[in-house]
Amino acid sequence: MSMQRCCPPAKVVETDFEPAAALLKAIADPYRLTMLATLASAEDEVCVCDFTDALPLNQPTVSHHLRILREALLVTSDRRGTWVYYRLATDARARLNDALALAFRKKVHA
Amino acid sequence: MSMQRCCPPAKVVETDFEPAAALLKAIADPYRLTMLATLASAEDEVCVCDFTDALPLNQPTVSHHLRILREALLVTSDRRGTWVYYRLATDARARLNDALALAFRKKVHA
DNA sequence: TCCCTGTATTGACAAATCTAAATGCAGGAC
DNA sequence: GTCCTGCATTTAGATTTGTCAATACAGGGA
Repeated sequence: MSMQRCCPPAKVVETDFEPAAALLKAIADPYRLTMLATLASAEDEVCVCDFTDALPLNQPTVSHHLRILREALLVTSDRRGTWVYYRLATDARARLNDALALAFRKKVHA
Repeated sequence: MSMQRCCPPAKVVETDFEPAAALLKAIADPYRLTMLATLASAEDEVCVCDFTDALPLNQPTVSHHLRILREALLVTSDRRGTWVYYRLATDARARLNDALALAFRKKVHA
């Protein structure tokens, strides 16, 4: 007798997870999480110089990580004179929560 | 007159974000998010063959992504006969929430 | 104007990641 | 035992990512 199927075929979800994955990738780095955590903890803007002082990274590398967060719209930047200050985007936390929720939501139409 | 500092120096947090970053990196991929979402939506185990059937990936690539989720302890696998079934780890969602919370918690001792 | 400081960008390189072809392995059918 | 099927692993190649040196840019001080 021939082999039966493994099981009733499960429905693989067809949601487009590209945006959620891109957002999560933007924070999936220890230094970028440190930056986000610093901005969240400060509850205020933080000068780039604080990151270059505190992190074991060269200035261009700090700038690179900040750019990734900026392009993901998780932070905003503001130059005032010589210095540039970064601030957490107001919806940063919500957007990340939504990305997780999108992956973990239960089956839709019951 | 010489230039003053930019601002009162902000305190860069010193938490070790390596584990959180590793966990987030494990899900920061559209196909792996699809797999997680399928497991969460199914609320039951899902056969590997369902993924190889539904995703535009070759079987070794599906196996590769499942391994990353397995090694992050986000899913568990169970072979029964010829087939292997994957299931969402019971604490998967909680661990990811914790990783986000670690980054976004407010300043600790006031 | 010229210089100096802070930040961003460019370019190059190493390491990590994604994908697939080839192969290996486990388990059922025969 | 021999096949055959489903999944894992190995290997290799292409792309992406993290890092730094060098350079460019912006803005204030003299």
